[in-house]
Amino acid sequence: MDDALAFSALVLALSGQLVQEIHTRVTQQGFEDLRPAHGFAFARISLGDATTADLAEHLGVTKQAAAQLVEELVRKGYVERHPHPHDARARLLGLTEAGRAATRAADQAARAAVAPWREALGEARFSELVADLTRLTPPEPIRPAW
Amino acid sequence: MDDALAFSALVLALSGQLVQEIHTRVTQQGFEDLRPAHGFAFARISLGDATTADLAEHLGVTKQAAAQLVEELVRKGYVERHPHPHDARARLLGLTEAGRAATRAADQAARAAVAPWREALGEARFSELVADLTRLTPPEPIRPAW
DNA sequence: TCCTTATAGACAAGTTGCTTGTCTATATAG
DNA sequence: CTATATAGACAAGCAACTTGTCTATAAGGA
Repeated sequence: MDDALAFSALVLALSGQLVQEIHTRVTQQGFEDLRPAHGFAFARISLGDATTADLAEHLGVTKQAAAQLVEELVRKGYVERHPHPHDARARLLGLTEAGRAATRAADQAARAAVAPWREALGEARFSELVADLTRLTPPEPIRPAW
Repeated sequence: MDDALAFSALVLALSGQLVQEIHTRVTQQGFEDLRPAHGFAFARISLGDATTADLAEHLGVTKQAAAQLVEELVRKGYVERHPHPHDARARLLGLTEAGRAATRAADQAARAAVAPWREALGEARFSELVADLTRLTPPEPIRPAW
């Protein structure tokens, strides 16, 4: 019955490791000016049709925080601002080629970080695990707490 | 094969929700001056034999950061400093009754947060899930990245 | 059409949770 | 007993947020 406590601790520990490992690998790939939180921004932006306000909502931070993050990513060359076709106040965000390269590096890093776990469990069990987790996770936006 | 990516996203999303839900419930129980990171400090301190330096190592932060956190928890009445029996430089940390009460509230919050997931999967499958996660998580100290 | 209210984003300042750097007192190893 | 390491205090700095305010544009109702 106290699987519940163990489960919480495990999920938190696992997620901490995952963030750490992905970040380390992405850094080693040459993206030394990116931090974990940026990944969540890239994820939303690459979906398309994202404004700064959309990004703020996705990340669970204020508009101002999102604006600062966007400004930083633009300055570093990962993100571009385009005029919004229907709204003169807003600007649409898009990834530059560097932004897409960073995203690919992060994807690869995630695969590399997960690979040993997949091996440890075996394909079948790993698939079940993913299926279970999928059932548990509602379609809410990912709100990184770190 | 791109279960790996899905898996990463799921673990991160799940962990974010978990932190959020536990924090919300603990706050509602009247502990409005605690933040998620404090839980990890409580966890280490309740194991016993913890100095500020031990805590720093456990949390993955500098000694100074740990000292500030301890100072805050002492000021708020959750933690006490005792003289160390064998080392006049060090002080042993312990939870006060308020600290133990907060820990119990957090445990309860974790169970409540996990309960719907446990129901959704059923007991058997949930146990398997916990077993799988246990196999994946090495005995490293938990280093919260948030 | 105008007028009211809401929204996108910029600008500025303040807060917080960490960091690096330095110091004293105590412990430990040669 | 001397040299080096460690526990923790004190101080300053920094980075990622926050709240508060402003302008320009959009959208809905009389």
